[in-house]
Amino acid sequence: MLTLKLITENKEEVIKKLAKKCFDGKELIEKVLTLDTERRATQQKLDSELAEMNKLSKEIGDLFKAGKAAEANAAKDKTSALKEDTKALSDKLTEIENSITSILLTIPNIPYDEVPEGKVAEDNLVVKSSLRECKEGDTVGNWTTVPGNNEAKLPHWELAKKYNLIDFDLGVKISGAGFPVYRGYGARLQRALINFFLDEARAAGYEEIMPPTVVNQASGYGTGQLPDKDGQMYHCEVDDLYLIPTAEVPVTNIYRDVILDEKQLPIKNCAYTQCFRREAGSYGKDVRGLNRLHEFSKIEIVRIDTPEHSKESHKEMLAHVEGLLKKLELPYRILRLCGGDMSFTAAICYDFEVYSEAQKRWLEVSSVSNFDTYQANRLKCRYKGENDKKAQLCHTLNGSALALPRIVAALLENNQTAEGIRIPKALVPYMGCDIIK
RNA sequence: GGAAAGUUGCCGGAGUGGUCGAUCGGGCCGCACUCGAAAUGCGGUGUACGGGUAACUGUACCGGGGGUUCGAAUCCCUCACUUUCCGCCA
Repeated sequence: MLTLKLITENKEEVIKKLAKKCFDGKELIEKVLTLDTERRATQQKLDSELAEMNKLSKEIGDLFKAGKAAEANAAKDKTSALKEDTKALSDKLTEIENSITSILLTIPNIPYDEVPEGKVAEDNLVVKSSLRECKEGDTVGNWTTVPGNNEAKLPHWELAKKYNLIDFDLGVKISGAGFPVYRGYGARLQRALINFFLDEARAAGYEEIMPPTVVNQASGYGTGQLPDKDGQMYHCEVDDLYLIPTAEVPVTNIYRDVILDEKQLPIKNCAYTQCFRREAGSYGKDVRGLNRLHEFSKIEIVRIDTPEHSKESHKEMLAHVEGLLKKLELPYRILRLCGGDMSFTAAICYDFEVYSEAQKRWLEVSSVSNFDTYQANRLKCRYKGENDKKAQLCHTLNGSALALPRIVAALLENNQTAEGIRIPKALVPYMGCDIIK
């Protein structure tokens, strides 16, 4: 959530920037500021009454000790009114603070200046592509370049069947739709990709983390999945635990309520986990095959950084993800998301898309975001420099590097040949073969 | 699943109603001693919110919430978590 300080000191600017995210924050911001004024006044009154109370209590104690019981009892009478008053004030203060927090939770992060104007996916800027140089004004809406291959191609769900790599029906039998069973080379390809992505991340300096796949409520709130996306997570009610939708949740929560030393930053973590998404309300061809699953594998990279360095970190993460796609020899494009298409919590976000030749469409395979202090504020993830008196909020960043299913879809579809599925060079050592027949 | 014990500052660990934001030890920082280091000695060492240009200062925080009391880390209730033993299991 945004900090009160930011809103108080830059009211007009915040409202203006929120508009870029297609969010009309004027009313809410005004409300927060009014509440904040009230909060200060209430606290001042409460603090001074509590101070008075403390003073009286001390005096009473001294009187009792001095054996002046009568005087002490007289002084006691004075406290009862004060006590009632402080109770009321303290309740009021809590109520005001809760109101402020609950409003702040409904206000999205403000986008960086580089974030393009726009409302929908078509407005996203294409900033880079493996297919051709990008020029100013390239957007998803006017982008027509695709790999020039006119051969008829099979979609991945048919290839998966043909080469006996993935059994969707078996998944339905065991668990339900959206839980595919990978087998043979299909299973091995999963393991190959996981290892490849982890090795690449390690080589880039990320510490590998193997976190729990199930988290408690506090962690869900920490990264913002709760309360808003409650219905999107699998919830084990008996134990009140949630299956993670992404490794971002357990990994970022490592740094919840932590004050880091500036020397530790940037923290670079990577993690492979299974990810679980209920995907409530998704139907149609978009969910066919591997396009949208309830359970899938993903390698996530997470960084905690200083405000000064976070943009540099973001660039490095983008370069890392691009490097992966290059090594996998997949046709890709990189989008800078417009204000309206960005997630609630991001300050800036780049999406990576890979072209699926059989489906004739671009598949989102990674999203790399800088959350500025928005997530850190909720997490209470702070750092202190050598000469800092006060801890200040970190910046948090994360990105998929990468999610497997759509990569697999693209690999199968784009690399199909008469002889079989060609395996890109980088994966051959992990697969133990250069073609799936 | 059964039983017991616990949760205090960066860590260990005291504290069982007032002078406790908290003894002491360790760590860390500063200073002194030293050619330098070690050892030693002295001093310092939390967070949040409020007031103040600042120095500084008020309030809150001893797992969470509630209660008793003029006054709670300390007493009571409640919830959560952790550890140990037994059982079960990999």
